[in-house]
Amino acid sequence: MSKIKVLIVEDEPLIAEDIKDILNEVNYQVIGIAFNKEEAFHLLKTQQPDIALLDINLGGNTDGIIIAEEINNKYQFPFLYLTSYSSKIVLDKVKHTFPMGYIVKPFDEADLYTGIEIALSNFQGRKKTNTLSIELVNKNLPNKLTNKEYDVLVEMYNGLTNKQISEKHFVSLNTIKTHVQKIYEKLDIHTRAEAIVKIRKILTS
Amino acid sequence: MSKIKVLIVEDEPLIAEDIKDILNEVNYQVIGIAFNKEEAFHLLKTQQPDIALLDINLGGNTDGIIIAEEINNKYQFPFLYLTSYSSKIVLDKVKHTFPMGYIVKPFDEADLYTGIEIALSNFQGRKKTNTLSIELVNKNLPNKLTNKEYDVLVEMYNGLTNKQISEKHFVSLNTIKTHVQKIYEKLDIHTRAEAIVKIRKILTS
DNA sequence: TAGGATATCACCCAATTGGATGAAATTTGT
DNA sequence: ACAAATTTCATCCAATTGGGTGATATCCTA
Repeated sequence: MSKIKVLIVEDEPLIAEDIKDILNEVNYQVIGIAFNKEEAFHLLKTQQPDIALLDINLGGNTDGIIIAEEINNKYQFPFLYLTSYSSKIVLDKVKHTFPMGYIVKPFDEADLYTGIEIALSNFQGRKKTNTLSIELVNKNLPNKLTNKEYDVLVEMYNGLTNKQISEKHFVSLNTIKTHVQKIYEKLDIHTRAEAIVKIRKILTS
Repeated sequence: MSKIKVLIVEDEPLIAEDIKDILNEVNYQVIGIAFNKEEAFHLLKTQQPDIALLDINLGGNTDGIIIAEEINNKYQFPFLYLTSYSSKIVLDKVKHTFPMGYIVKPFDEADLYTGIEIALSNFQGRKKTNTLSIELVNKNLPNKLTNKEYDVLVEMYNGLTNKQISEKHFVSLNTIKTHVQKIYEKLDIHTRAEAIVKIRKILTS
């Protein structure tokens, strides 16, 4: 397995370098240090970090929170906050960004290591929200669906009637019915409710 | 809001009491201290903790992990590990239990507080998988479902046909059809596929 | 205990779905 | 370029669902 790629966001160069040295010594690869928001955004776009360490200071600097929101919205990987304070006020501000942890300065190698490992492990562990795809569906079937059949199945999963599907896809109702029959055959079911349930079970398995 | 109920599992009475004092001073209510596995299991059964602090020591004592597994299997609430060491070996042993955090001794009030708050917040945040209940469904409806209507809806959600539902509930097919009609009226839909989709959206909202 | 809501059941009809068979057109892979 | 697979469409029939109306029994509550 390749090294875990870490992004550090920290405006104090000394601390940032210190963290980098600690992490590079063990199993991690620091893919960049951002001293401000802009650099962080750039590194997010160009690199693919596995985890981020975000500095947050009291006072004006709430960049860490903004970066956290960006990660949650666009990238979805875990991150930890680094901070010197751990007051209720700060905590309430950052809770809604769902950090995987909180490391209070001063910290040592062990704090960093455990924080990162727990964060990564938890993030993997909870990532069982699969997205619907033909690969995922077919992985669970002895007879694979074709592309069109999968398309029709998705529409069924979203509650459309055969007529609605036929109109949306500009084909005849008979065509959709044929696809539906093949789907039932391959899924080994007899109603569209069963089809929806079966897909739900595959998604949450 | 009532106080957050904390379970402490710690074989050192002095440390346990110390933690208890710290927590009781702030927003928490320590619902019990377990000095061993058996006491922990008993408290799990009789109380309903919101979060647990689990001691793990190196050496023979892996009770914390066993308790963690019990929590994951039967109770599903977040917990944190308390430990004196944070070595790779320990970490690998506990990672699969998905703790919401890791607090390394010696710790202070702030460590405890942030650990607990982040853990609770994350646990809530990821709990997007609501459990289906009539309360949850009705909360999303202008016209509330009755109990029987809800029962029928659940069976529909699980892919049963009207006939299957009628047989399972020992009532006539006509009765089920009546309930289904009322359900459609109240959900403002026209097909059972739509019903299933609507429930799915409520569950994942 | 009277009235309202709920649960039960029946009958009717239209629309949709489910299921079988066959077949032409198109795409894909080798 | 050929064969195989896929996509398209049709027709026929049975079963189920969706929708409307009405009626009786039961339960709950004011």
